[in-house]
Amino acid sequence: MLAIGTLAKRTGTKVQTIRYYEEIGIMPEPGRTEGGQRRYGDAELDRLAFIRHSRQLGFSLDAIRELLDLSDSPGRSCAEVDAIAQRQLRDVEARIDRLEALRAELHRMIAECGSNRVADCRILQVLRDHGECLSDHAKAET
Amino acid sequence: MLAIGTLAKRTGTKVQTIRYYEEIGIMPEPGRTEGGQRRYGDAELDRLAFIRHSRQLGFSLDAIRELLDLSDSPGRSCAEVDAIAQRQLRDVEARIDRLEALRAELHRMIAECGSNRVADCRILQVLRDHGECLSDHAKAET
DNA sequence: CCTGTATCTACAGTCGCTGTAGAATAGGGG
DNA sequence: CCCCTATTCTACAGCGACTGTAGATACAGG
Ligand SMILES: [Zn+2]
Ligand SMILES: [Zn+2]
Ligand SMILES: [Zn+2]
Ligand SMILES: [Zn+2]
Repeated sequence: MLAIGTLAKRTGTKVQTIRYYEEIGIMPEPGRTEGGQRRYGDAELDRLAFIRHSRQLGFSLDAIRELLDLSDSPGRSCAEVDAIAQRQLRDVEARIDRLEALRAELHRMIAECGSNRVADCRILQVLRDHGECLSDHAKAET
Repeated sequence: MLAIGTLAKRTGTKVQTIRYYEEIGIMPEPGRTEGGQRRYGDAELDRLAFIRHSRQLGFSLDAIRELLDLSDSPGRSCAEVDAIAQRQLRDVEARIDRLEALRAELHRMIAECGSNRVADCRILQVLRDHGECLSDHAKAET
């Protein structure tokens, strides 16, 4: 049986994060010692490892919750699992596209500025006016 | 003189966002009507446009605050402006690198799954064990 | 003057944690 | 067996950058 700190170390998680996962119901309420401290077994270790690795791959906690639910039905088709992963892939690709547009604009405005005075800094001119941009980088968040 | 809703429409901002910018001190407190409603002039319109465009290019509000401060000293060298933009570029490039690693892993795990049963879904296997990954996608956030 | 839209303040909620305070517990050394 | 320190406990606030809500008030057109 593992104390929460041991579980944290083994999975590269902060202790508070584990408690947070319990609070939002993505980790189960574990057994407790007489004094009220959480004790974990191997099942919880595996589950937390799954959550952390999925987070590292960019899945939202909601998506991970679905994935965990699905993996409890081993006989089922994995079509839904695949759909979640495909959504995640499309999301990542959309972010990349957006960031590449940003990179191009940033690169260009930096290149055009020869470190003059603020009054005629190309970077500030571009920031003042999207008309100076070449791409349609606008849209959503970073 | 523009009401807040007009300013919002002209800059593609939500009304609450403008009030939020005022609250955190990145937009000035504007004049008010007798009844207490905010009224804006062209200077504020320009400032808000600068903020919004910079946000679209991924700059943090803190960075934007610095940029706005710097652009108030037209005679100064723009070296600091350039440094902020370079930081932003490096940040964007780091995000792209990370997202491309994620994209590769996601793409691979999706390709390896032929939509079988959950019990032997490659996607779930990879999520359970980072050892199945080829790249070191771990690190920071998305 | 009336009505409907816009604006006002204040506050809660989003996502995924992270940090803090103050109290209680666990476990090892003497 | 006692003590001490490290760990854990609960509860809550804060991050960044907004977004949404409720209930009250102001403005503008007809
Ligand atoms: Zn410059
Ligand atoms: Zn632009
Ligand atoms: Zn599958
Ligand atoms: Zn991995």
